[in-house]
Amino acid sequence: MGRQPCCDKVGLKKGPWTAEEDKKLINFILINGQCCWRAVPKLAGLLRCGKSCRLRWTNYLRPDLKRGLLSESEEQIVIDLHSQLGNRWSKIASNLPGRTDNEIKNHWNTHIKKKLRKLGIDPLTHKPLSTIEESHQERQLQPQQEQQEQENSKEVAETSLESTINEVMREEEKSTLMFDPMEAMINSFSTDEVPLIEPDEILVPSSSSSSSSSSSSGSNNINNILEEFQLPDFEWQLGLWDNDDFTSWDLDPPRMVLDQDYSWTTM
DNA sequence: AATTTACACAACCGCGGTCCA
DNA sequence: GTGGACCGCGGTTGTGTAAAT
Repeated sequence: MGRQPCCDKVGLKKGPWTAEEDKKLINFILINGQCCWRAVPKLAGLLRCGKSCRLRWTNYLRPDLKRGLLSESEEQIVIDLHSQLGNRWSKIASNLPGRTDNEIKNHWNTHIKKKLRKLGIDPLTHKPLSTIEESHQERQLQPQQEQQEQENSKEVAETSLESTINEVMREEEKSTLMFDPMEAMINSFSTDEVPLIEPDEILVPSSSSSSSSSSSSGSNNINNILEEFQLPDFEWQLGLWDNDDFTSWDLDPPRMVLDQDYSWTTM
């Protein structure tokens, strides 16, 4: 005999999460921690499967997530790690604190792939695109100027791919890599990076969900949801979320240090 | 102003590895 | 040792929004 069945999929809600669902999930995890996802939806009063809850939490609600686009240096790290690891997004993400595998994967597919191609680099192999392909492209519709641009950028790319990661490492080293979780929390909830809404738009879900709460999950303002929980008074901590046992949360902010291999460790 | 197209990203699906009874 | 549930990962799809026509 194995374990109990995960979750019967009958009657489970799918699609974008509403603000009220987010609230329930945050509330539950705050109280109970993220022990076993199978039980979360039932106990939190959500008509979702545990898998969906886990995904929502890890990819969107987790307070240690950075928001906004990847920085240049983060992009370079992703490119370099991808050349070594391939599509192992979770491994790549583990080297970028505050970033999720899903986020990196999306960013790769929508931004970096194009960028590399534009630079004349094959995103799969990280090698310069074949001369055959190039000449084909050239014959197709490359005006002279664009050709020149491509060649110039290719040179830049070839050198940057090899050297930028080292530059980034040096830059990171320079900043001594002392990490203040409280500051990180503030930064990760920067209103610059989160769509602002007017006070009268703030969702205060009642027992019945409003029509606005059924809009895209992307439009849910996580700040407001967290605010509703008075989370600014709660000391969100990096590293906290890796701990399965939330009863053992240490409210003393840990000092985080970035290792040479870009992994965060507590002091 | 209305419609179409392109883009960005959240969420889902299915698979493989691990764990547990 | 075995079968089945759980978890995490990577690929893919769906949806909302912005830009173009």
